Order: sequence, then structure tokens, then C-alpha cells
Amino acid sequence: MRKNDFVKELGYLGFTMRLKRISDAMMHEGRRLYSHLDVDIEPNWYVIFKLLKSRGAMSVTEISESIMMAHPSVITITNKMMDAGYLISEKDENDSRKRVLDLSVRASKKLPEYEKIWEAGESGVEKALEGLNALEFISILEDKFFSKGFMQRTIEQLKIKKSC
Amino acid sequence: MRKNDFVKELGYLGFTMRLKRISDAMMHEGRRLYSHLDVDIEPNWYVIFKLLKSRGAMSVTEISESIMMAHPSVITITNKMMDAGYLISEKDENDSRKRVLDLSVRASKKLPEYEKIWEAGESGVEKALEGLNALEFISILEDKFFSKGFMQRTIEQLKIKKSC
DNA sequence: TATATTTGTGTAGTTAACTACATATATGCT
DNA sequence: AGCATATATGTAGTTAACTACACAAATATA
Repeated sequence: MRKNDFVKELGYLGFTMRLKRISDAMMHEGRRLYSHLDVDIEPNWYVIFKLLKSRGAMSVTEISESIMMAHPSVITITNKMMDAGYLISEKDENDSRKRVLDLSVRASKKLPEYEKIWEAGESGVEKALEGLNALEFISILEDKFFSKGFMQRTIEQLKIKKSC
Repeated sequence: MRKNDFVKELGYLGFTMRLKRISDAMMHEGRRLYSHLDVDIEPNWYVIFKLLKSRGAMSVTEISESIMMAHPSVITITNKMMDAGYLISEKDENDSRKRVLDLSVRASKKLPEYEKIWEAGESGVEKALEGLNALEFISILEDKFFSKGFMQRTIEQLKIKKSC
């Protein structure tokens, strides 16, 4: 099935695209999984559930920084979670710009059920990646590409080539 | 900067999200790069340019299969490339359902310039990933997750846990 | 104290992928 | 030959992320 994968032929040029294909595919699978299990949550909610459970109530910006996601994305996700009754939101006592989010009672009730699914998902990934040092690998990728971006690296290479 | 990354704390549970963050970031960087260099092409066009240059004219479905992308995505991308004057499209002689796409003269003229950029991008990635066997790693990821999806793996784990 | 800057949140608009469905043509079978 | 199925393309609607901008409130500075 993957015999004629042209992207693979492109070597490092295809690296980013292959990364994207895998992560897109896994995201879709996550969505299908929840629907299959008849669970009315969405793929990225787990990280908010886990974060608020672990750290307690947090503001939008604090969440955004903790998971390294742009704040409008956090607002979109958490609004949906509020609509679904999993989060409560109130103004910060000391700083009226801030909105503080926390898990609702409903969330606490449902969490044990969801955590079973997440544990199973984690075990599945862990099994699949057994012996690969995948977490180490991804940490290195992050270090490389978040410290100096793809754009910067390319520009440097263009300069080197020009000067030859 | 990455000290307080909660997703990293989640172990294998955060793996997919970290993959997505990196590939999203690289895609954005790619877009910024083209804009910085004042080049009017988009991040994923390179794979179509490369494919048609290497294989010659192809139909929508053939392209879709070669790069493992859903055909509506291919239509969207190639339509934009046509609008920009890089592709030509004509009906297949033998099969009037098919539409065959090929590089335009303009594309051939511009390709050398673009290929310099892609080479530099590739060198940048290659340098960053030096000694990591990144291509091998990603091939293994593909084998694991395209043969048996994340969903399937999770369901299996759920069953194992239940039976304990 | 008044103004300037920074910070927190919200909104609008963009992008790239997907699935599901619609339609036309080709192919296979009886 | 005629009908059923398969294939190729196209369209519509969904999703999740992003940047850029707007505005209010807090903080810093003159």
C-alpha cells in the first residue's frame, strides 16, 4: 500500500510533510475513536482536562502558555468544553481582565471514565513505539526546531550556497 | 522557554500532540519563509512540482495516491497552482472522466529558482537532524500507525484492561 | 496624576486537511 | 445490449490550528 509513496522518495525534503501526515492521521483516528466509543468529547480536550486536574483553576493565558498553544485556540477549545458542561469560568478577583477556568462537577464525575480511555490510548502508543526512544526523539526535534526555526535554517543554507 | 511544557509531562499521552505542534510550526515557518523571500508559492506545492517533474503528467487520483493525500485536497492545491499559472489541465484522451495535470511552461521556467530554496530547506532540516536517523524513525512510525491505527490500538488496550 | 506601555481576552479572517455526498463515465457481467 | 458496479472528479461542510487586530484593564513612567 505504501509502495508508491513519492513523499518518501524526497528524503529530508519530505520530512515535514510525513510528520504532518502522521499527526493528521492520528488526530482523525482519535476523533473516530471517541465516536466509536460513544463519548462526547473531542481529541484535544484531554490536555485541558489533565492540566486543570493537575494544576487547578487557570486563566486563558496560563493555559495557553502551559500547553504552548496560541490563546485564541485555547479560547475556542475551552468554549466548547464549557458548552458541553465540563468547565466553569469566572472573573479573577484581583485582575478583572482575567477569566479563570476550572473543571465542573460534571467533569470530575466523568473524568474516571475518560481517563480509562486515555490510559488505553497511551498504552497503545507506548506499545507501538516500544524500544524506539520516541519521546527522546521528539524532545530533540522540539529542541532543534523551536530554538531555531525551519525558516532561519533555510535562510542560513541559502546564504552558504550563495557564498560558494 | 519550554520549561513549563505540560504536554511533555504527559509522556506517551502527549506524543501525538507534540508531533502535531512540530509539524504545524514547520508549516507556518514554511509559509513565512516564502513570504520573506517574496516567492508566490505555498508550502505544499513543492510536492506537486516535484512529482510532476519526476513522473510527467498525471491525473488527480494518481497524484492523490502518489502522495497519500485525499483527492479533494489535491484538487484544492492544484486548482490554486493552476490559478497561479503553474499547471495546465486537460481531459484524458481515452477516459473522459479523467483530468490530466502537468507543469506549465511558466513552471519550468521558475522551477530552478524554487529548487534552490527547496534544496536549502532540505539541507537545513538535514543539518538539524544530523545523526538522528530521523528518516528511519519516521518510516517506522508510518509502518506502525498506517498498518494498525491509533484507534485500533486503543480498542485493543481497552479490551486487555477489561479482561484483567 | 496623567499618559504610555504592557497584558489578557476576544473576534475576524486565513489555511490545510479531512469525510460524505453527488455526478458522470467506464467497465464488467449476464 | 442493458444493467449493476466501480472509478474519477467535483462540491459542500467540518475541524483545528494560526495571525492580526481590537479593546479593556493593569502597570509603569514622567
